[in-house]
Amino acid sequence: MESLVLAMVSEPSVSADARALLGTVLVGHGVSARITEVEAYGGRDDPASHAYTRTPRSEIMYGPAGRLYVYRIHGHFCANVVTGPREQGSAVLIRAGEIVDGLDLARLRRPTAKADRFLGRGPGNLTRALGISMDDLDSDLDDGTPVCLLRSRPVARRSVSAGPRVGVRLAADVRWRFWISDDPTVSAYRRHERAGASPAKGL
DNA sequence: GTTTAGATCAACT
DNA sequence: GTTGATCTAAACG
Repeated sequence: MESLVLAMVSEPSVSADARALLGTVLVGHGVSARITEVEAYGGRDDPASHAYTRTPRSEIMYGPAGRLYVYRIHGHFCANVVTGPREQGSAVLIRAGEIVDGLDLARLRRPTAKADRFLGRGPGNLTRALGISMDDLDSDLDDGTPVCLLRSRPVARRSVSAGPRVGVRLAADVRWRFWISDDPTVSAYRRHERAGASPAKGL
């Protein structure tokens, strides 16, 4: 029966995948950023995820890992890395990064940033610095030319902090935001205005 | 029914 | 002044 399968589906490998992304380098249109802050989204079981309702748009997150999911918010874009396992719809939002290459280009794209550490601070800012837009949706991050992900040594677990996700209304208490401790490029925590006492069941 | 564009406003710099 | 897994409404199919 299908319901039986659904009940057995694995859980939070997303959080492990999210941690693993810390320290890796995301390249976008001539600018490289070392990822310093991420958020895990559990997909079909996570009310805060866009994949919570499976539609043609969220279908990409149910596909193979290593693809880019981009969505638009407040006139900005946010970049997500699709993670496994398949049929889970999980993805990791890239919230912040330290620009390690293409600094001049990044500064050009983000003229309002007062200092370099603000260039990729915040999901919308990071995508702007990397020139990522809806055109990059569904990019293959393993061999993709415009946008791709470089392998790197994982960050030591003791230098990673965890906390509630930023700005989400539903499941606001799930601590699936991970960042490199004391890194100046990590964005500030802001709880959603209407983030009520969500049950956060089973997550 | 789903997806996109535009906008609000509290928390941040 | 800047930012954003929000919100609503218009534009799809």
